[in-house]
Amino acid sequence: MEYRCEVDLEELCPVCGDKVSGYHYGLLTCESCKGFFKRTVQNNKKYICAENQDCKIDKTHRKRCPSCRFQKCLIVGMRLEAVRADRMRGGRNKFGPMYKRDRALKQQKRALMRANGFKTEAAASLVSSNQTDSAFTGSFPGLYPVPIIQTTLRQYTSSNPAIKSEHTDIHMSSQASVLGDHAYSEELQEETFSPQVPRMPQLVMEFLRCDPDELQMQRNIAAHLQREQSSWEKQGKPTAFSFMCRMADQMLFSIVEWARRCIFFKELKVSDQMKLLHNCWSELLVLDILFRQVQHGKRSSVLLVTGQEVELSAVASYADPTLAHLVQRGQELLEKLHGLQVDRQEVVCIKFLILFNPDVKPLESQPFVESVQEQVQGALLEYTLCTYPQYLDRFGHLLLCLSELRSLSTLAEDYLCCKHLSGEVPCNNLLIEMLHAKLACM
DNA sequence: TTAGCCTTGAGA
DNA sequence: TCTCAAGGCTAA
Repeated sequence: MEYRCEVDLEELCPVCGDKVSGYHYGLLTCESCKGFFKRTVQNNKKYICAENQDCKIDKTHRKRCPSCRFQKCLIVGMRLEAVRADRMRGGRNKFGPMYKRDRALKQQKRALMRANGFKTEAAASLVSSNQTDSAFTGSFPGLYPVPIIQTTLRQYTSSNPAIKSEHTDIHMSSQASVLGDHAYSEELQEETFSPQVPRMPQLVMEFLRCDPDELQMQRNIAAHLQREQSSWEKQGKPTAFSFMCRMADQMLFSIVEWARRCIFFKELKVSDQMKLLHNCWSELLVLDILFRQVQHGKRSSVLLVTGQEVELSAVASYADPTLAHLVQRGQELLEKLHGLQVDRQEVVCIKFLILFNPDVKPLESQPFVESVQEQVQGALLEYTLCTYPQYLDRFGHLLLCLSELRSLSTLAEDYLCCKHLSGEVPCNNLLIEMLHAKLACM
């Protein structure tokens, strides 16, 4: 088949990396994976992997394990329902508008990259820059036989019948169907928004739905800290730093709570969930703190998650040089976020970009995480182009802010580690467990 | 069984 | 009429 679209020709098949020949069953794939997917579904084939269901699938190995190849087809988003039960030839199906939209988005992306002199692409690579140097590789021995985070994640997984360790029915519960339905369904969109309102990608709407209610979180954390206060006072008056650590600990619990209820994340096995959270907890924490300040809007004070305001001058009075430097870097990044007037939709997308870091390795669902990362980038780009069409480089600026956020959170982790080693961080909490993830890599 | 090429036909 | 994503065919 001949293809005129320059964008398509440069794409590689997400299943095996071969050249794509067009849109097949939901996405751009090569001719062989198209045929393989069609044969498998039409003939209702069942494959069994002779290895550990993690066989490498590329152009040279794709014939070795049809089981893993088919799993990969599903994970990257090939749609079972696009294979016709009646085997009717020719014509078009309901995916037509989806392909059209995808093409338009790719062309917009390409135009944007050209306009920015490929700045966007460079920034995009920063999003997936290697973060494994701070990744956690195992639980901290001695202190927590079962890490707090693992217990927290397991509690939810075991109580949620929707979460399965295996895809018992590929037609009903595949990760692919979750991906596809949320990435492309437009019914809700059309019902919710009038034609005058800029289009909001379905994924962004879904992310907003997952986002916790700020007021509720404020009440919960404030109530928890209040309850704990009496026990702290028995051990002597807590320092301001100790109070901040306990507050950060509660924020971390909220972050884990948010993650485990999130679309995509709840599809992962607990081991993968832990690895992803261990990698990004500090980034999510710093983003949460900074975006609260964006909404707060006052330069002279810091708004805490409990609703309390702390004057920056008061922070400066007890800050050591390292903390003062951290605060200054935070202020600089905050100024950039203020300048962009970053909105909640963009922040929820950034949270997903942080959480689904494909550079965290090894993951059992690596292709799935990569696919989510790409989809979130696409949704954020589409949102910025539709909502702020006058700022074509907004997407790139957001990614640069994310890169700075990562650098800042690494500094914050280092600072906390030093404080912990000098015995100034309260023990027996989630924050300590996350900190040990950092120490385990040093 | 695979994968490249061919045929078909609804929608733009 | 053209496009292009379905299914079909067939040599390897």
